[in-house]
Order: sequence, then structure tokens, then C-alpha cells
Amino acid sequence: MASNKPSVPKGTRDFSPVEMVRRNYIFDTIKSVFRKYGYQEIQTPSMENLSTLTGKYGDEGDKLIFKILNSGDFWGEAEKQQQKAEAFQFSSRSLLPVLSEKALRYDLTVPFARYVVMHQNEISFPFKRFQIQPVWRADRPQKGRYREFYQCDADVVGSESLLNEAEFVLIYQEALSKLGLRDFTIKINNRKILTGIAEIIGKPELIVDMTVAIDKIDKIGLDGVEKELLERGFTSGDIEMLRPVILLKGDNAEKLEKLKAVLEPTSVGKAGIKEIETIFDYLARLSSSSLPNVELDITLARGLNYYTGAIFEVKTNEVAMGSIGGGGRYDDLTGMFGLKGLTGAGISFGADRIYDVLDELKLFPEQSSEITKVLITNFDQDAEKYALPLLFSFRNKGIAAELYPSAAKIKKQMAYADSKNIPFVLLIGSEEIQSGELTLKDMKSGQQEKLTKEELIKKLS
RNA sequence: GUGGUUUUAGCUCAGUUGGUUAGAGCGCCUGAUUGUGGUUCAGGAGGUCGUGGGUUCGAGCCCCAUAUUCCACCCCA
Repeated sequence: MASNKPSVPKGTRDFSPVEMVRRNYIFDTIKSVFRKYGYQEIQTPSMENLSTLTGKYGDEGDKLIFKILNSGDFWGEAEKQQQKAEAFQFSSRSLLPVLSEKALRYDLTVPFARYVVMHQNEISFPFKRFQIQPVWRADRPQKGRYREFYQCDADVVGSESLLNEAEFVLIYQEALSKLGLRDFTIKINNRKILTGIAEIIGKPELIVDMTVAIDKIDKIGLDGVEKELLERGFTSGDIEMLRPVILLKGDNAEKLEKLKAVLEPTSVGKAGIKEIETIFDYLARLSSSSLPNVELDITLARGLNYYTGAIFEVKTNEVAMGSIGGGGRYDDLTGMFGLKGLTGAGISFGADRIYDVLDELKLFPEQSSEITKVLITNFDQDAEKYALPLLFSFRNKGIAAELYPSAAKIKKQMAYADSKNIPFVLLIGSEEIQSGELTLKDMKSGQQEKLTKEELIKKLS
């Protein structure tokens, strides 16, 4: 086994030139919309202190954090610990802080919260930031799920206005439309409504179990949800009360009316309804058309523990794929880092899933693989010498140009231009050098014409 | 973390009950065309059959382990 076949770690990928063009198209589109709504870009390190990340994503989440092994003699450190404290027992739990104190970023929201706390004195609130960087999860890969993937987050901290939530809907709407998606659903819900429902049933402590179960309605159906609710500690009486809420039908206004009646006894539930109404009201004033793909979905829960108000999730209906975006309001995210009373709200686009969707729907624009405008052929040393100042002039005028780097066969040089999708090839042989009229070939039509340097620059600019 | 699945040429895939020298299409290289790509024609190179063990006279094919791919569950973008 001297020579291993090279490979990349499970769930990671290389991105070749064509893929990068397409990925940047996605990033640039999303970025331009973020900027349009007043969000500024930041970046944070790929790794964070492990203590920054642990405990923020729940037990399931913590397991998926990629931990970085300490450098140096960690085994010696472990033994030193044991000598110092007799009570120190070797176990996965006790050894972890000795073996690892850094970890790869799991999402962009928690590092952002850390950033806000560390930079609170330089930041003027409300602070609107966006961030596009990879995150890592030690998950088992499958369709649309990678161990390294990019998130595109926009978050605002220090503003409790529901205008932010309304604008998030518009950002989703605009960015996804720009990318060519037509049939997608922006689902919206409110944690307070879910809390209200749990209160009415009289099981507020089981709210997480309730939401996890009803979130699966699309997947496992009503019977499955009811079965899971029973397993999670609800009685059949509770389920009787829940059923009409889960099966809520109609358009957004109708759903709101029905919910209002159900949630009348709970102040928190009513507050949730009011928030949704306010967001819809903002949206009605902020957009020219009604937004047909915004849908109030009471079964939308999302896993993350820290959402307290609005919850978003975006799904495409054109391809079978998990959610391509999500987000929500979290009242006290920075509290875990010691800065209390700062509210935040944010959304995320899953760039890799969006890529897979656009790829499957063949929605990537065609022209994008053309980069170099003109290739100058290389006949021999004399021609190369003649070509260099010309190459310089082309680039000076902003024309993307290449000189073939060796005097290879013209056939090969033409094939190179063809494979790279270069639209023009300039042929400079002894004839052209003498006359000063150079042969420009249009690769698409196959036509050739003789042009002077000035004419070339004019034509290629 | 649980259950299943995939892996054969650069790519997409054939390969019979275990039997000589493992095939195709596309791509690549060379030539027809020493100054012309994408079309055509002729020729050519390229394979530790994912990896490591085992069974067998003999393994791409059977068994074990491991990696990887994809899928479902959990959870999530």
C-alpha cells in the first residue's frame, strides 16, 4: 500500500472551473440582494473555541461538531491531569477538553453572536450583517447534505421591529426569483403560536416534543404524527385538541381567523398572531404584488432551540430537496455570551442545495464559461516577440487575452481555444508580421479577417 | 449514531453458474492537414477490477474487514 489513491474526506468536494463560475453566480446574486437591503459583509474564522460552540445546538447538534485535535503532546497532558487530580478519570467526557479546545464552525449564527459581543463597542445598532462562508457538520452525507457546505446568512441584531422579518421574506423572494426559481414556498410560523397551543393543551413543558412531532406532518402524515405524539407523552385527549390546529386549512387570512379563535385564552398565542399579522401588513405595503408563495404553516417548527418569534423555512416545489433556506427571530442569542437584552433575527440560504436545484432544473445561464476574449497563437520565437507588446496593449484596454505559452502546433492551439470557449483567435505568422495586418478568426462563425492593431482593439473592446 | 446500497479505463457504464489475454460509448493522443478548432476518416495509448485479508487448481464474480457513493431514519442547509 505504498501509493494510496488520492481522495477527499467523506462529504467534501472539489469545485472545478465550471462549478466555480456557477457557485459564484449564486453567491453574487444573493450578495447583491443582501446589500440592497442594507446588510454589510463580515467574515469570522473557520474555527472557534470549542466552548463557544458547545451547548448551542442541542445534544444532537453538539455531536455533529467537528473537533480539532490539540497540537503538541496531548497524551502527556492527559496523564499530567490525572497526576494532579486523583479524581480525574479517563473518559471521553473528561478527556475532551484536554484533547480538543477548538472546533470547526457549525453555523454562522453562533459565531456572529460571539462577534457582536466581542465588538459591541464598535457596532452601532441596529447592526445588519451578512456572511457567506463554509460550515462543517460531522453528519452522514446524503442527497443535498454535505459535511462541508456554504451558508449565506443575513442577520440583524438590536432591532425588534417586525419590518426586519417582512424584509427577510422579500429578500428570499427576490434572490430566489433572480436565480430563476419559480415555484417555491416561503413558510412562516411563530414560536409564540406554538407556545400558545402547548399552553392550551396544558402541556407547555412538552412544546419541543410537540413541535418536533407536528413538523413531520408532510412526511409521515397525520397518523404518524399522532403516533409520535403519544410516544412523546401526549394523551389521546390532547391529540383531539391538537388535530384541528394541525389540519388547519385555507389561505393565510382564513388560517389566522381560525387560529385567533383557538388561541384567544393565551396571551402569548395572541401575541404570535399579532406578529404574523404585522408582518403580512408590512409585506402588503412593501411589494407591488401579493406574494402568493408566502404561506403561514402552523406545522413548521425547525429544530434550533433559540428561535423565540418568527420562524422561516423555504422549500422548492420543483425538485425533491430538503429546505433551501431557514431562519427566524431569537430574542436573546448574545445572552449566552454575557450580553443580555439584545434581540436578533436572521435568515440563511443553503447555497449547495440551491446549486443542486438549479443544476437539476438546468437554470444556470449559459454564457458564463467564457472568460478569455482572445487567444494569440504562438508560431515561433519571432512571432512571440511580436505578440508580447500587443498582449500588453490588449490587457491595458481591459481585454482578457492570452498568448499560447509555447510554439505548439496550431491545431493544438486552436483546440485549446475551442475547449476554453475563447471566442477569437489571433494568428500572427511571418506574413502578418511583415504586413502589420493580423488575422483574426471568429471561432463561432469560422470567418477570418485581416486587421491592424488599432482595429483589433476596437473590435475586441 | 441505526439500516440498506454503490465502487470495473479520464467520464458514463457492460461483464453469463467462478474458467485463457476484462469490453463498449464518449473523452484523450497521433496521423490524413509541417498556418486553422468544433464535422469526417484511419490508427493508438490508457485498467493494482476501491483497499486489505480469506476460500479455490483458478476470483471482477464467493466470504470477512475497511474506505467510499447514494438512499432512508435521527437531525438538518
